[in-house]
Amino acid sequence: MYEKRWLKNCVFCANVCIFAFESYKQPMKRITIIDIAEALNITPSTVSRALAGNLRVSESTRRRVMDKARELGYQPNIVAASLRKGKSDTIGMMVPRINRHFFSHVISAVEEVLNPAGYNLLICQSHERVLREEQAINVLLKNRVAGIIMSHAMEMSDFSHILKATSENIPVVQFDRVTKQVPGPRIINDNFSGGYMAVKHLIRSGYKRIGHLTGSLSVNVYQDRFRGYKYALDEASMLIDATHTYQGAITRDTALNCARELLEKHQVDAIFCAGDYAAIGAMEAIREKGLKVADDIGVVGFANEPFADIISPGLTTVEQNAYEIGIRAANSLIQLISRSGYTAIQTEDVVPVRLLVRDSSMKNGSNV
Amino acid sequence: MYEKRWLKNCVFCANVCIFAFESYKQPMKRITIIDIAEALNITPSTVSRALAGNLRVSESTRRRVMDKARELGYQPNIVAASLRKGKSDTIGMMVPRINRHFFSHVISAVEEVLNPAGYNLLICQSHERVLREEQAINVLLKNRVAGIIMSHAMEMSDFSHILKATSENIPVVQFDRVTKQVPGPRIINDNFSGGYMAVKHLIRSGYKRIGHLTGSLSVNVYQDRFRGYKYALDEASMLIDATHTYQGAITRDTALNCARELLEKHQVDAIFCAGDYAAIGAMEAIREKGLKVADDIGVVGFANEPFADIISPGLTTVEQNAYEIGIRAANSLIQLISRSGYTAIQTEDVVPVRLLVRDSSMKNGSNV
DNA sequence: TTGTAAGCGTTATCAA
DNA sequence: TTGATAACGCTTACAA
Repeated sequence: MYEKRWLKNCVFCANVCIFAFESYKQPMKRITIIDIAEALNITPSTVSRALAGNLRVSESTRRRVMDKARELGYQPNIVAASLRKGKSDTIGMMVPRINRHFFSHVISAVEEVLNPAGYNLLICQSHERVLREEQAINVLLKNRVAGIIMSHAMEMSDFSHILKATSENIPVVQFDRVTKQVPGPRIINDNFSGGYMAVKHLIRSGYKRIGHLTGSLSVNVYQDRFRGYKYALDEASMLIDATHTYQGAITRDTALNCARELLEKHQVDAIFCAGDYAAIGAMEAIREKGLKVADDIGVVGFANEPFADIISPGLTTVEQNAYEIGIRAANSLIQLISRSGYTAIQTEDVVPVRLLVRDSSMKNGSNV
Repeated sequence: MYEKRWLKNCVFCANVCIFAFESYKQPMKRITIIDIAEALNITPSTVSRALAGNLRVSESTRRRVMDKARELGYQPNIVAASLRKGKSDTIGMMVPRINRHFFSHVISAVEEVLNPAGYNLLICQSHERVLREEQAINVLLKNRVAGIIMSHAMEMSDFSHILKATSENIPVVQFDRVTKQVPGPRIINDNFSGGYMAVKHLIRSGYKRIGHLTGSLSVNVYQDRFRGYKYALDEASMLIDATHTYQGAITRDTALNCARELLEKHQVDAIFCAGDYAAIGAMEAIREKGLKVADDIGVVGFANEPFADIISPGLTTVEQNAYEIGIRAANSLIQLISRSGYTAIQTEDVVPVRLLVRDSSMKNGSNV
């Protein structure tokens, strides 16, 4: 299998070693359609057509081309094809962080639709940084992606970098964190209902003064959860006190601090957190003060991170349907690409959420 | 700014709407170096050189080219450049799952090195499926990536798909789940020491019969942790009973079942789990039996997933230095690419791990 | 320092 | 049904 002369001592591991061979070997010449054509005495165009499944090619040559391609180990060069076609089959996907439960599941769902359709994903993270989001979009554009599926970094206000894409007719589908300033479909969670259900549930459980820890209200996601929160309070004729809502309290640490204040200054007896990490911070603050989660202070989170049902007491939280969002976003994008023109459809697709009731919101174990 | 005639009612939102304009507008012609050249009355080659920072171009034209490029909104076409150069600046990254704490942090670290160096990442998940790993590798090859950084799916035994890459001189850096069957550097955790430290710690804490839940022992990662486990037992002259080790018990569910057996049939008083999710399953089994974690049955995990310090009792676990692994893998790859030849260097780079002692392994709160 | 020209591997438009 | 040819946008010897 390997030529004898190469089976000598490897300079690195000092053994007779196939890697010694591998290294000396000339880099394998890459097989192109021209090689196939020459081997078969036909032209590259025919090979190309055969490989592409074009109907204008005889069944026999089609078979011969396929066989030869396999025999030579032909790998199509998508780079060349993309250049020629002016389109790649790469889809850009941009999220704030890939390691958030929600985002990673959206990505998986998107892959499930896009891979079978022949697309592959170029995944970027903005790490919640405006600058990195801009850079990442540029990377995607330079790579001439066929489309973009994205969720914005938190403090975005200028979206011109994305308009660059849409104005070049590269369709953009936004999900979760979206803005109307960018044309194209938006797939979002029913954050309003999520917030509403969460707070209504707290009220029903008997809590009277409900605080709210959330991210920046300039983000649609937090804005909507906040509206749900207010709506539930209002519906129950409860006081809506603006000082009971803390923005920028979405990480564990920031939430810890704000929860301390909420407990100290405002004597709340329940906290609705716009994220599960924040809920963890809130629980810490509660325990720090010698109070009991649930019995003394109710807590509800948002996202159903994997730890929500592991911690004790179990965290009541709002589950988002990441899978559904990913599927819809991917399908939207495929449709846009196939219609390859009007990218400005301003549809908003709202995916239902679900309240998962666990113990953290159950006063004295009461199941209301 | 927008031509008046386009500012009419949008067919979709029925409003006067800039998206109505956006949609009617012809897709912006893409600016190429030829456009810049024509505008400046020079040749494309000069433009190319100027843009590439080539020294053989006068400072003045360089400046003019740069300015004109910015003015016209030029976006280099990497696809064309890659085709011409026969190399892309895309690096393929393949992991079993992007939402594992460890992998997502490795990815971030890799990005931190690669992005500033002008590379971007094509991220794929194998979802622990052999077939998907093969497909993904093919995608990377078809995209002519400049190199691959990867961690294998669990049940891999045939690595010929990856040898396809190395034989085409595409360097492959393996990390975490690695095999000697693939040439190239390997960056791994010190899993042996991790297992050893974990079990030694359990022994010191006073536990006498220590079981082990792990993944397939054909995977280097689990094999090494297992060796550490045995070494620690042996060192303490404790019985090593093969039936106390369960393979294929690495998810929460599978671990739950195996832990039940371990407690029932084998009366262990501690469980070393090769993963934190398994540890959660073990804890469930313990509680199910009316026993107390730590006081009755000690538990140690592996990976320090984000929930490890949130749950109660806190999970003693082995922290892996994902950041360091990512950095080293990325640097290795850059080096290989620049040397663009000998990809067969068989180095193994072992990154230290750290035991994080929390309450789950503390008998009666004793701090030994 | 700049221009000329060829070529990377495809696909698409003709014409045969 | 197949072949000839040009083109996608860029880089790079080589020549000037």
